[in-house]
Amino acid sequence: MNNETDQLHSRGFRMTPQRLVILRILDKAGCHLTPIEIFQQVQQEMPGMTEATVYRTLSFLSAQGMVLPAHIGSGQLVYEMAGHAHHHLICRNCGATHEIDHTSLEALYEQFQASTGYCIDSVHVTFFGLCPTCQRTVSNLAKA
Amino acid sequence: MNNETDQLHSRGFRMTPQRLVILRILDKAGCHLTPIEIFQQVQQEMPGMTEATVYRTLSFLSAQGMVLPAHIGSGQLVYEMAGHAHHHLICRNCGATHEIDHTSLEALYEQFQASTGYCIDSVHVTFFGLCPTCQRTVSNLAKA
DNA sequence: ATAAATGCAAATAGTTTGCATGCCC
DNA sequence: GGGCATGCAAACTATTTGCATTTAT
Repeated sequence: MNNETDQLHSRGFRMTPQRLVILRILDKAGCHLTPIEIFQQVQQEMPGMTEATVYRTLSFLSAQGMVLPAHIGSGQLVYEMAGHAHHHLICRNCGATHEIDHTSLEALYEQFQASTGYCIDSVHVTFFGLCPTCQRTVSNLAKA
Repeated sequence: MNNETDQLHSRGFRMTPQRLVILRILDKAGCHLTPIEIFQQVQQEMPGMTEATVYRTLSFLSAQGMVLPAHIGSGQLVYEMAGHAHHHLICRNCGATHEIDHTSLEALYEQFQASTGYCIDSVHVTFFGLCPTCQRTVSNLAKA
């Protein structure tokens, strides 16, 4: 059952309390978090851990395919648990996020692959827009 | 013909040599550039200009709709001339970029809008993959 | 035991800001 | 001439790195 631990061992790496804490935080959150947000939560469960370790651990876990990095347009990279392929639709006014299942993009991927010769392996695509609530709120800004 | 200048004047802003230089660089490049890349090219044409001005100008021109910011997954924002809506397909091995016309995404946008209620206004979406060349180069890495 | 991982601190990179000066209109 | 814009320098944020120490196996 301790799947992540075994995976690491079989590749010659170690499981550490720090890695476990970060994995657990991401798993509990169920959504994407920035390194800073993760660091803040880490401080409650393991006050000694440093920011450097958070960055190193995230990049390590991401190289191992256990967490996925995503660019959501905030300028910062965010991370979330690997496992279910999905994309994000983000309200650029209030920041609300909406998950988009990967299947809706598969047809498009095939079309692009056929026309460009690329082999597309995007694990994450981000779309921006206005959520239903903000469409009303900012409708007065849409005059210009 | 001096369209950008007139647009700025009509909104109460000024055209300056710095803004012109940056617009010209982006126009000549015909592709997306990072603020740093722009700063480097700026130094040849106008050695006195500072990085702060480059950042301020890019964010100003972007607010005016004259250039478009895009997140291409490098962690840095890149900018390109506004005018023709397109997206990017980027090789995550060699960094080669391929433009994708906006029309291929329109059907998808409508589908998302219908199912989520969002009003999607993404000006830029980035897909990642391997270009035809790199598919051969890194095929030995794809064992894991 | 030994190689990997962490903590600490400093360095780096990218970006933003305050304020005085300069320059477009 | 009035106010927008720039230059300069410093501050700030996010991230990375070197090295000694600790720790998982």
